[in-house]
Amino acid sequence: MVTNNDKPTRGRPRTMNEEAVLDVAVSAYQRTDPADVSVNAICQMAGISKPSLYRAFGNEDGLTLAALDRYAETVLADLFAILQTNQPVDPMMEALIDFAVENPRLETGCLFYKMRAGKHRLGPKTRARVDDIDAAAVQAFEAYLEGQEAAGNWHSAQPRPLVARYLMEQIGLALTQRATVEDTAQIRAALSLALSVIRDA
Amino acid sequence: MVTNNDKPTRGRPRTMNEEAVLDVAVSAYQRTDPADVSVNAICQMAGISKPSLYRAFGNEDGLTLAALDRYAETVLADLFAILQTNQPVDPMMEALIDFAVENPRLETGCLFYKMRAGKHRLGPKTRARVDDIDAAAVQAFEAYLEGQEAAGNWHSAQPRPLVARYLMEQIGLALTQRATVEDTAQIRAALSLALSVIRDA
DNA sequence: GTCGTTTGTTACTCATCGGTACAAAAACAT
DNA sequence: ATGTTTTTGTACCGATGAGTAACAAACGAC
Repeated sequence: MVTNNDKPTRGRPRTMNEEAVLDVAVSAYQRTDPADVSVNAICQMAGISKPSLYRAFGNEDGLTLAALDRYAETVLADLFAILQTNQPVDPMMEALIDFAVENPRLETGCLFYKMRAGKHRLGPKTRARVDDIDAAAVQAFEAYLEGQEAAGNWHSAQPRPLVARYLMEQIGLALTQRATVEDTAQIRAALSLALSVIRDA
Repeated sequence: MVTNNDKPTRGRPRTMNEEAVLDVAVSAYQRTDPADVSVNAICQMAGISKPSLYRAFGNEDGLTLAALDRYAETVLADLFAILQTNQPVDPMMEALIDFAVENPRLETGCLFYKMRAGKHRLGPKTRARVDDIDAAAVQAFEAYLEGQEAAGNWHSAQPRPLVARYLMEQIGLALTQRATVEDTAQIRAALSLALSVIRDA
């Protein structure tokens, strides 16, 4: 449903740019909250009519799903890339803190965590994708920790799944605060304190 | 606006019980999310008509404010009571963990933290009250820490306001998770890990 | 040019939202 | 009984939500 890649040779040429619409949607969803941005508002901001949008994305669930996928391709991919560097724990925690606190694309919070926080307001497809991304992220954290343990660089008294989930939630807390707290130094200090239990373990 | 305590001797006797309506509102707000419960739904659940509710509370902002106040009187008062016991840090952290994880009245999350998370959706009076309660809670945490430091029971390398805010946010994270995560043992383990940085300090 | 096909927009549907006008109902005072 | 006062519920308001029917516009095919 999301996108029709067939290029029909006949018919009126399309003026609507799905990518541009998605950019508008992602930006609007991330700036405030997905639940506070209506389809009407997105159409207005993108300069298109509602039927055009519905022809491209099916329904609101399709639009939010496409926006989440686009967001995952850009911002979330950076997080997975950091985790795959397999640095030792100390620099990795620093890298994660820098990512969460300094990345200008997360200035108004993270769309994924915002969607997860209001999961019950999403359509079924988007909700399922949120769960998928959440599981994949925890899995990425766990794989990193497993690698560090296998290399003998680190060992934790806590079970590995717990630590992976803990990292997910602490980063989510910091990203949630970026939407409301202006002082990034405060967010950094709190996240640094929370992640220190991993370093010291 | 909230309540008219005058008891007029004349006129039709009132059948509406403001306390009962508030109980319904608090329960509904806390069960899902304040933003997902309409005034219509509360009237239906409480068995009253809309004009009755609006005469008692003015508007939706007045209703949510009254619900938050009522909630603060009951559940949040328990938290402040715990903080005023002035126990040493170790048992205090245990008490806070027990409060957040085991209290059956927080089974579907905490209304205060839910309102704070969706603060931009609230009316001005309720939003201001959320800020007041937030400041008062941080202040209570800070006063406790100051007392422990003065008694020589504890000292932290981190600035006291940071630690107070950290405690607030970690407890909020645990309470937020209680709304979605079923396994309380997992929440307890994560919160315990987060608060261990305070104990060890 | 004419036809079929695809995309575009205008203008609508129905549901729900917060909020209110208004008159019936139920009490006391006389 | 007849006002007077206060509370009640019905039935509405305008705004906004997601979603759609229907038609106009713009192309290739012929």
